[in-house]
Amino acid sequence: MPVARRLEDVALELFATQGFDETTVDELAVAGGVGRRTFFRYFPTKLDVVLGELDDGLAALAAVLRDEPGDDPVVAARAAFLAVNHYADAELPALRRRLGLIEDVPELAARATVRYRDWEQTLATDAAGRWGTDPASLRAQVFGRAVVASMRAVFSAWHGRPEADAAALGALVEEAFDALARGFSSP
Amino acid sequence: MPVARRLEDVALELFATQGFDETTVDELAVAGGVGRRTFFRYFPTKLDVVLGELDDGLAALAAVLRDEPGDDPVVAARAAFLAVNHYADAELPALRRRLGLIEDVPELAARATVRYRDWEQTLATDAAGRWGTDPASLRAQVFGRAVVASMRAVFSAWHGRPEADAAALGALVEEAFDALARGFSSP
DNA sequence: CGCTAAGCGGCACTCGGTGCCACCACCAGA
DNA sequence: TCTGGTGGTGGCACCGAGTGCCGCTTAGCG
Repeated sequence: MPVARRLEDVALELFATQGFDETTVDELAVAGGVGRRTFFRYFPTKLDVVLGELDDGLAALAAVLRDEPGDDPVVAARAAFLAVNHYADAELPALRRRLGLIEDVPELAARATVRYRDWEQTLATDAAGRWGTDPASLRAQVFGRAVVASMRAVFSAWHGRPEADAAALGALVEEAFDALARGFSSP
Repeated sequence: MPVARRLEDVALELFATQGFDETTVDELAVAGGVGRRTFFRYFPTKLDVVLGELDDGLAALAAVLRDEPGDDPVVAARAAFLAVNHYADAELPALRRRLGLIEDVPELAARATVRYRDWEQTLATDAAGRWGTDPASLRAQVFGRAVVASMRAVFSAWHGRPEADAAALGALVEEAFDALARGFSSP
């Protein structure tokens, strides 16, 4: 098992049992069998042990979005999110642990939203392309940010339902995009 | 001038000239004429010097929202945001400085979004009340988060237009809420 | 076998943030 | 006037995250 992977495992384990703030980088390094200095070579900050995978998701999203046809950004974004968030059952427990940490540790939630900025801009640019408008236009920006915010709501809701499976996640994504498509003034 | 106010002033000044990360708390304390320890009595973190006022805004929002009649949450939220974000011309330069910092210092952007969580829940609860549904329902949660995300887009857009005044801010708020009300699938 | 290059990790340092405690001013009451 | 709180202050020591530097080991290669 590669060093980074092992560090990630022991870190999530320690965070789950002791808490994030109560676990020092020294402990993580010792538990992972490396020096403290080496830990920081694999992860720029302690936060990144938890958030590491988000960037891969962005790359995947951008790729799917690029190949998605049609001129309705909502349809395209929905398809992209359904494709990207297709988890195998075996991955769900780890996903739950990560989401739990991101929910309860404010510092992690904060850092996560910084990562989401790129998602927002990717979505805004895609929408602008389909609408034939400027990516910097307010409508495109509102779209990008609202979509990401909705996905946060989806993950939060999914995490709040302990028995929800991968299919339930998809259903929530559908529901969220329906709301975005129809707007909030219609009943 | 009270100590907190003075610290805030010199801090924003130093941040603007030297940069946020390049300014240490020691410098802020010296510039404000207090000890480092005293600085932390007025502001729990360095970030809070910039973000301090957000909490007042939340209280104001909640108050306006509570008194707002009608059963359309979009209408109520729009009215509330227009009321809360009514700035005098003299306040605009300070607002711009703050927004600029929040925009380009990732750590500040991150911390700001944590504050926004309360706004999101306030809006979700209000919407659920008007709809007669559960505040934890996905639709209410998506609404609350989408609204806050849209307001971030509004402030970002306003900050990006150097000549925009207070009226322009109101117009952007209107435009963003129109998008949310009508949804993103309609042209 | 010797050389080099890359990963590793110890060490010392900076900075944000906290707990503790001494100091000072101000104000009460005797 | 003296005395005894009391709240604001800030020095001091400490912790943990993160960084630069540098010496060490080890693997690969001529």
